[in-house]
Order: sequence, then structure tokens, then C-alpha cells
Amino acid sequence: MKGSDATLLSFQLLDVSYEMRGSTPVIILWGRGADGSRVVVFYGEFRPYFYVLPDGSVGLDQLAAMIRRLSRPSSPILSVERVRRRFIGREVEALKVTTLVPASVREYREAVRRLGGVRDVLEADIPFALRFIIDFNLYPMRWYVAEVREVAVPHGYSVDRAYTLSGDIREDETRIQEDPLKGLRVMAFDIEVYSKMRTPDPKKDPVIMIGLQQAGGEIEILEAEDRSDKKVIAGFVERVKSIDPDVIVGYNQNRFDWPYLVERARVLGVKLAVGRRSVEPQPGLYGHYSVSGRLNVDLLDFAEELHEVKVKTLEEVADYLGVVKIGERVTLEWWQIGEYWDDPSKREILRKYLRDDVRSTMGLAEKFLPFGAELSQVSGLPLDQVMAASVGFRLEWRLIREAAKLGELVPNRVERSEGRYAGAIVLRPKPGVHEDIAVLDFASMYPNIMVKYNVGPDTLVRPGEEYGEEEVYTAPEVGHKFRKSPPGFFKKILERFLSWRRQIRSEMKKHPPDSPEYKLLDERQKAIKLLANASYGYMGWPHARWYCRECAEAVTAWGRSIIRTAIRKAGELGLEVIYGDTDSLFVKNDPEKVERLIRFVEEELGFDIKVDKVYRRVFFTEAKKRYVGLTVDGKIDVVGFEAVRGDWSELAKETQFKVAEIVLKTGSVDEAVDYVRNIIEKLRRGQVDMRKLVIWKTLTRPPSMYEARQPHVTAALLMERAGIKVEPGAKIGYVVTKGSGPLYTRAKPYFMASKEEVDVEYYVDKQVVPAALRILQYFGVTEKRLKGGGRQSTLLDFMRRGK
DNA sequence: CTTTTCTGCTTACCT
DNA sequence: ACAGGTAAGCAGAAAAGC
Repeated sequence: MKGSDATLLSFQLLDVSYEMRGSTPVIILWGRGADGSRVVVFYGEFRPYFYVLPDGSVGLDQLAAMIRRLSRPSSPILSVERVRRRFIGREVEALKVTTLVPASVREYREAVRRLGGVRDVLEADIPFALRFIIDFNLYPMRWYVAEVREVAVPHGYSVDRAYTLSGDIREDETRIQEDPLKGLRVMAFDIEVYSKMRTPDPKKDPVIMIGLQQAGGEIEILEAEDRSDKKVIAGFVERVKSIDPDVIVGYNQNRFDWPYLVERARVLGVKLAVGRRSVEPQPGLYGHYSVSGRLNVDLLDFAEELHEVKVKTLEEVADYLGVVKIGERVTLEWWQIGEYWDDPSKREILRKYLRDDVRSTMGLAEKFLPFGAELSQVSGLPLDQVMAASVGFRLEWRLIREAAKLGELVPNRVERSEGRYAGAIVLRPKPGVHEDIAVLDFASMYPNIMVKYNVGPDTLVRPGEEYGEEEVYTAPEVGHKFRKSPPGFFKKILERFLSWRRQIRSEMKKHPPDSPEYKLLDERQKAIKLLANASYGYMGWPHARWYCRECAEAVTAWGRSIIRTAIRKAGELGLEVIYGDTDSLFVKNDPEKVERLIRFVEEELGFDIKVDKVYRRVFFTEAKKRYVGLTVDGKIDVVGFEAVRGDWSELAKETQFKVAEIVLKTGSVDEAVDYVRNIIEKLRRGQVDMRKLVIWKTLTRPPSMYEARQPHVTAALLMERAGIKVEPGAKIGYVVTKGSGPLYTRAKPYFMASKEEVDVEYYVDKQVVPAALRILQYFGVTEKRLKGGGRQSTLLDFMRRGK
């Protein structure tokens, strides 16, 4: 191979992994060249390492010698250096131990821990490939310019060009504003598996159809011949190879499609070589499947954050986002697939169904990927992992990067069982209908508290440390103290986040809101906000590396004190406070007084507060965290009530929403009562679609692990008995059937019950009536009146009566 | 012995 | 596997009523 001359390569970093060449690890940077080529950049000089924190009982050099003696030929210890670092803000001297084989780090960690004189072993659990991009300060999805030498593309790699890194690698600053997804090849796919009323088994149930689509291209369908699916899977592998996508999107493929395909391919003896290296997809971090050289993104991970959609099927999510409306597509349930396959007259419908699923998946990708790409380059996790990882881990990976830059050692994850601590204040609402109410909100209250009072594990004054009152901030109630200077780990990071976000938001103003530039910046600022807002909860998370209970406790204490002060001031101004929760205040919308309150909070307390929305009317019962508001633009906000809960039947939810809407918009209680009575009548006449009677509840553990008997657990057990796998996290949809005895004996999975079996009276008494009454009760409506006869009154009458 | 009240378990929501 | 605060239903136990 020629080309030993060093050249500059401009490429976008997509993913990172490593391979062993003999006993030497080689980092693989997967990327896209500026010319559209797909490239790999190898780097064989990077070595795994970890730190050893001494406890002081043994001299550092002596400890180093002891560690060197642990060296084994399979992965020799290459060096043990004395280094100066910081650990939770304190200067420390530590040993940096470097070895050869990444997989050996774990064993060395255990061996070193057993030595005398060792306080702890640190950073031994950072995956090697991530370690590399952290140390080289590389962020996925960003563009870099690297000094490289071209090499032959090694056997088994399907990329256009391969290089080795021979010098510097630095961010290409000319491309910071560029859309990271522009020019990337995205492929959506979905599989259909033969099944009839039971969970398919990859050992025998074939993959009958695979649908796939390259962004901008046609939807293709590969079909089995009768029940023989070997060609389908082989054909799929071929199509993936020829499309050569950078991003593969699916819906729930990490939990279903990939494991099924992997197992099925094994059974059939097909090589599932869909990656850019000849290895099959493998389970990776955070339950995600890793496809070498491609970003395998499960869009369900994004959907998990759409809290408005309760049952997160592809159909529901696509419908909610307006990608593919349910009414405009074929809908089938998973257990019908087999039937639609077997019946030649129905097979075309099955094809159409698969097309609609692939179309929906691609549509969701367009909605979700821009945010994912930004979150990836803010958190530093590759796109395929960042959405699979939970909020805590996304922030933590960014913290680890900041620590590396600051010379801070990363604390270990340790098992803790900590007691609870006090959180925020929730005011008792004033029940009833209130007119013209302004909702005031503190902007990012907790992150701002952390910045203002320099809260963090490294600035926390620990027992035995003495500081003057002037040198520290003291949290109210709990008394925890934090050094005013120097600025702590969290303060530095949060300030950077906050100023970065401010800068992006001012940049956004230069672009029209519907421009691609604006949208890109908006996704970026959302990603930054997400991480900033997670910082408080992170500190209170016992699994966090930078766990700090006192810090979290202090933040909520300051929060309580700030909102109490604001409430007191509102009182002094003669502003009636109707309700408040954590960082919000509902007050009478008296613009002049509201303005004075805002100025007080900004000037005297040093926090940002703004009018988030104004309600023309808002209704409270005695309950906290529940209200219904009518906004100035005529929208109904239901908060907390049954209407927004996923574990009530659609019928009850719809009824309650309507009741709230009628009462707030027209003030006519009678009209609302009539509405409810009408619903009950329809229900009793059997005119309500059974799907509206399904109650969905999440199974949080295996059915046998429950202490208390419950309807959804009964339903789950019935499913298991029928050969349908149910796993923790699954939403169980059930209906209540006729009969006597406790409810849990009468629950059935909705697809195993007939309409005739449904206990209509349960839905009247325990769903529709209670949901409606939750609101109407306040206006004197009784259960009897909803179910039988009664008298009339209006909201106006009621309000007059109240005065 | 029956009815009412209390408590624990459970889920899902709000900020 | 970010936090605490809160509402609410159901099952079953405990307490109260008879």
C-alpha cells in the first residue's frame, strides 16, 4: 500500500469502538469524510489505564513497586506513574497505572484493591473506547480535522477508506453550526414475525416480512415463501450492506427485532453481518444493540420521554406527533399477524400494515434524530447510546469529561442505601373556580441555586473543617455549609451550560423560527437545558458518582426558603396566592402588583421569575397537584386529574375532560351533568367501543413477585398462561368483566374478553361517575344525580352563592 | 357476624 | 437506576357496631 504521506482528513465522528490486533488494542473511529466517503481512523497507541488513590500508610514509590509486581505477561503493566490530581476538590497524589489489554483492567483493579496502602482504585470502569474520546476531547456527531496516513482497508471492513491517526486531531470549527445529520444515510426497518396469540419463538416462528426504507427512498418489503424465511434474512443483510446506512432506526428493535433476528439467523445458519465490520449485532451498554460502524437508534427510547402518550405503541406515538394518523393507516395487533399471513386474501393488508409501520418509523426518525444528535454532542455519548442511557448517565458522562479536563479524578459508583430528605413545598390550593390567574414560574430554580450558593460535593464543608461565617453559604433549615470560593465542580459546569445556552438563544434570534438553523439551535439548547436541569436530581441519586445528599438537601431547603419569601412578599403586596408547587405561584393577575413581585424576586432574591401563563379561569379541588385551567387562548389544561392519567379508561378520561371543558367554558353545570348522563346511557346500551374501556397499567415486576393482588397482575398471569410473555415495564391492558368477588378476579386482558363479558356497571360506578364527580361534586352534583334524576344549578349560581 | 375504618401496596402524576 | 411530594384505588386487616 502506498500513501504513507501524512494528510489532513476532515471527518465527522460517528462512533467509536476498538479491536484487538494480537494483544494490542486499536481504537476505531467511525466517521464520514467531507467528500462523502465512509472512513475509519485507527489509533493503536492508546492504552487502558486506571488510578490508584493511596491511603498514606505505605510510601507512594513502595506502592508503585507493589503494583508493578502484579504485572502478568498476558497484559503487562506498562507504567506506574506518580501524578497530581484532585479528588472531590482536594489535591491528591495518585498513581496512574497503564496496561495493555482493556479487558485486563477489571482484574488488575481487584488485585490492586487487595494491596495494603490502597484507599481506592479509580476510573477502572470507564469503557476503553469512551476513554479514548474523553481523553482526546472528541464528541460524537462533531466534525474533526485529523492528521492521518491512509492505509489499506482491512479485510472485513466495509468502508471507503481507512487511515491511521498520525498526529493532531482537533475540532473543525467551521462546521459547528452545521446540521450533523445532513448527508447521513438513514435506514428504517421493521420485521413481522409469525405469531398467533402467543409470543413468537425464534426457534420455530419465521420472520415472514421485513420492511425497510432508506430516507428519501421507497419502502421495500422482503417476504418469506410460505414459512421459509432464510432468504428474507439473507436478503435483509444484503440490502443493509448495499444501502450502507450510517444510522439504522427502528421501533423497539433493541428489545425485539435485533434479539429475534440474531437468534433466528443462528437457527437458520445465516450470518447476520449487517455492520461495517463482519460481526453480528451485539448487546451493548444500557440495553442497546450495537451494530458495528452504524448507529443503531431505537426510537422507542425517544418516545419514552413523550409523557403525553401513555401506551407507547408505534401507532400511538406516530399519531400523536402527526407523522402517520391512526385513521389513515392499517392497524393490526401483533397476534393477528399469523392469521393475516396465512389467509392469502388478507396478506396484502399485512403488507400495507408493514409499510405503514416503516413509514411511521421513518417519520419518527425525522422528528427525533435532530434532538438525539444534539444530545449526543452535548453529553459526549454516541447517538446510539445516548437515548438508551437514562438521564442520570447522560449527565454523568458529561461530568466525567469535565472532570478529565479539570484534572479531577472520577469517583466510583458505590452501593448506598440512603434515607430520604425533604423536598419542595406544595401549597394547599384554594378550592373553587378562580378568575384571571397568573402563573409565575422561577426559571431553572435548582440549577440557579446551585450556581448562586456554589453547591457541590467539593465545596461542601465537611465535619471537622472550620470556616468563618463570611467564607461560607449556609443553607436554611438544614444548615449545610458551602465554601464561597473557589467555584466548585458543579458551579463551573452549570455556568458553562447556562452561558452556552444563553449564547445559543441569542443566536436563535438571528434566524426565523421556521428555518433549519433555528431548529438546530433550538434542539441544542434543549439538550443543554436537559442536562442542566438534571444536576440537582443527580446529586440526590444514590447511584451517582458525584452523589451528595447534603447538596441535594441544601438545594431544596434554599428552594423552600425562596418561594416562602416570594409568598410573603405577595401577601405584603396584597396579591392573593391561590396555589404553588416547588417553583411556581398562582396569583391573581393584577399586572402592576405582579410586576412588583417579579422585580422583588429578581432584585432582592436574585432569581429569575416570569409569568408563564395566564388562566382566564382555573379550578381547584382540595387536592394538591391537580387543577384545570382555561387559558387566555381558549385551551383547557388538565393537570393531575384522571383525564391525564394513563391508568384510567379512555371513556372516563374523555368524560372528565368534557366536564371540565363545559364547566370552565360555559359555566353550565347542567350541561355537564347532561353530558355525563348521556355517556352513561350509551355505555349501558352497549354503544361504547370496547377499546375505550381498556385500563392500562404498567407491570413493574414479574407477576409472581407481587405482594398485593391487583387486576393488571391477574391479567398478566392470564397472558402468561396463554403463552404470551410479559416482562416488567410492559403495559397491561385489561377490562373488568361481570361476576362477583374482588376486582382482581374479574380482570381479563382486553383481547381475551368479549364485549358481552364486560361489566358495564363497573365502568359506570368506578370509572365514569367518579371521574366526573371529581369535578362536579364541587358544584353540588351527587352520584345519584349523574345516575338518576336531580335538580339544576349553574356555575354562576354557585359563584353567587359563594360570595 | 357484619360493617366501617385504617393501613399498606401500588401506580402515576407534578414540579 | 436523576429527586421528593402527592392523590388515589384496591385488598386485607383491624376496629367498631350490632
